[in-house]
Amino acid sequence: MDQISSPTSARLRAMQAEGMNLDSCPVRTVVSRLGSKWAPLLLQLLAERPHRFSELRRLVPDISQRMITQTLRDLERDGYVNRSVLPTKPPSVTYSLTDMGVSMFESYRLLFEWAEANHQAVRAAREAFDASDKG
Amino acid sequence: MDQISSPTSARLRAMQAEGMNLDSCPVRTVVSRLGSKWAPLLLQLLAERPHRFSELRRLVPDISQRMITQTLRDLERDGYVNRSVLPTKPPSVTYSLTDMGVSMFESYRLLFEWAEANHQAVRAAREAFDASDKG
DNA sequence: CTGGATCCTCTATGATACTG
DNA sequence: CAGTATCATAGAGGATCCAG
Repeated sequence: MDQISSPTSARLRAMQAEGMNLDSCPVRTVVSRLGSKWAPLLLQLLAERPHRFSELRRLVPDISQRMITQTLRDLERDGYVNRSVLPTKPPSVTYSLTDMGVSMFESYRLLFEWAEANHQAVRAAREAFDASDKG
Repeated sequence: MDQISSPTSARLRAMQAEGMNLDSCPVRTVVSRLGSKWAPLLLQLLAERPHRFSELRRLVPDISQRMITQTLRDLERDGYVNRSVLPTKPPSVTYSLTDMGVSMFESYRLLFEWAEANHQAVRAAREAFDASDKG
């Protein structure tokens, strides 16, 4: 039973019964960061192999310099990404997943695979909803 | 090989080579919606069992009326959630996961379980980062 | 090459009042 | 009970310029 059902919602109710701040919710702590606009994209690329800063910019052409820096920094801060600076001139910086990043992405990736397989069904559901009286 | 590696990043590069709009990215289509502030919480509760509107409000006390309505509506629009109105007086509305919602959550849930197991490590990483010169 | 600093815009979210 | 409508705000994200 514990193997199958997530303890999350039970803990959630317990937390709320105690009046705990939901900002300390384990799920939100992790998911809110990973669900940002660019984090999924960068994680995918880093899961494939380490990348230079400039490589990431080139592979994600519509990301702003500010957001790639900030997103990578947030991912580094949470322990998912390792940032290594090579003291060349000019300097080169390589980003890679940490062990924790790899571990996390093994779980996150399943949602990505679901999205790959089912995004058309989602789009269809949206169009159907919008075409109905509910839209 | 195809079993293990996600085709996402390969497709991503192909899309970008064609100059496609990244808003049509399969992963972003799905993930951006599910990573919102309240969607994970509501999905967890609905994955457990169907809930009335008022039940959800009670179980998530710090959500505003506006956002619970909007989040549930977004999830319904994307085909994850079913909304059934019982014509009682006053009306009662029950929300539940659709088959697609159950399917999606089976994948999403693994990230939740990872978060449950590792959120302390994430918090520790944050504190270490903030305590270092990088913070 | 890899950022930091600044200013600006837009979207997500919240607060409040009203309704079948 | 289960919303809708309106107004207000905070934070995410973008554009641009500057620097080691």
